[in-house]
Amino acid sequence: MPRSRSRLANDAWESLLTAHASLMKRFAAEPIWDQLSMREYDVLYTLSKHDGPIRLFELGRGVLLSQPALSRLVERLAERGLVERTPDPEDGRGLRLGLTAAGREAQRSVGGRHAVDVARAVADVLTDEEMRQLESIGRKLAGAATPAQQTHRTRKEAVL
Amino acid sequence: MPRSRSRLANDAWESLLTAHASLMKRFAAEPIWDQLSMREYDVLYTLSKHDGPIRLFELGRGVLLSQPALSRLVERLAERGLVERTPDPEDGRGLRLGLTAAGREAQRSVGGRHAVDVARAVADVLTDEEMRQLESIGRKLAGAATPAQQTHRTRKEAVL
DNA sequence: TTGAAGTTCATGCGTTTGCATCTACCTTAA
DNA sequence: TTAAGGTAGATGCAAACGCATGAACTTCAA
Repeated sequence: MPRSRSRLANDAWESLLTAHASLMKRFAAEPIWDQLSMREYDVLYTLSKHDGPIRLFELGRGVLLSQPALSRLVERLAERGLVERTPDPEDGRGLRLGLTAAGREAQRSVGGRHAVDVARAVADVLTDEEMRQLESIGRKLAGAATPAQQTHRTRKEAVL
Repeated sequence: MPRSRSRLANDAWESLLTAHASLMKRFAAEPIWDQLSMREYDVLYTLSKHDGPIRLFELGRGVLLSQPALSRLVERLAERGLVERTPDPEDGRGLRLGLTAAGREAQRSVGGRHAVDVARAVADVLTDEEMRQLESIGRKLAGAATPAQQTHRTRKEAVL
C-alpha cells in the first residue's frame, strides 16, 4: 500500500529538517565564525545578494528572526560599521539598508571560506542531478510559503 | 558552460535554507502553538520517535540547540510534567529521558494539527516523486553531516 | 480633505540562549 | 590500582530573543 500524499509530505519535511539541523551543526563547528556569527553572516549575505538597498521587512523575509530581533541585529551591525542604515526618502517609516565596504569585505571573507565547507558537505554526498533536484524543490517550497505579493483585498478575504 | 559542482552545491544549499526559513515562518504563524513552542514540540517529537528512553546528548543531535540550552529546556519540560528525567543506571553521568503520558498526549495533539499544515504546504507544490526525492536527498545530507560513530583513535587522528 | 485602519520600525521587559566553566563519572594505560 | 584524559550534564552570567506595545508615517474610503 503506497504512502498517502500527506504521509509523503510529512516524511519529506522531516527529512529536510533533519538535514538542515545536521548540516547547520556541522557548519557551525567550522572555525570560520570568529568575526561574524552565522546569523550575522546570514544578514550580510542577504544584503550582498541585492544590489540596491533593501528594507528591513524585506530582509526579514529571508531571515528566521522576529522583527524586533532583526531590528536590533541590524543596529549592532551598523554600530560595527558593517551595515548602513539610512531613512527611506520614499517612505518615511522605512529604512534603506546596505552593506558598507567593510561589511562587503567581511561577507566575502567569511563567505568564501563557508562556501568551501558547504561544497564539501553537499557535493560529497549528492550527484549533480540530486543537487539540481534539491535546488528546484527548495525553490518550489519557498515560493509556496510566500504566496506571492497579495493585494490587500485578497489578504483580507483569506482571513475572513 | 555548466555550473561547477561547488557552485551547484552552494546553490542547492541556499535553496534548502530558503525553503526551510519560509516554511518555518509559515508554520510558526499557525495558531497551534499555544501549549507548546515549536522548539518544545521538536523535543517532544524526537522523544516520541524513540520507543525507549534516550540520553540528553542523543536528543541534542536532532535539535539545533546548545547543550546547556537543551539541558534547561528539558528541565522546564520536566517541571511541566511532560518529560521524565531519571538517572541512567548504566552511566552515572547520564540521564534517561522519556515522555510522560501528558507529554505524549501533548505531542500527539499538537503533532496531529501540525501534520495537516505540513501536508498542505508541501503536498500542494510538490509531486509524489519530488517528495520522495526530497526525502532521499535529505537523508543523504543528514547522514553525511554525522560521520557515523568514530572510534577515539580515529577522531584523534583526524585532529592531528 | 480627513479620519480610521494598516504598515514599518523601535523599545520595554521577561525569558531563553550561548559561552565558559564546573562537577561527577567513565575509560584507558602505565 | 591509580592517575590522566575524556565525556555527560549542570550552572553563572552576559548577550540575544520574542512578545506586546508604541511612535511615526502611509493608504484608503467617505
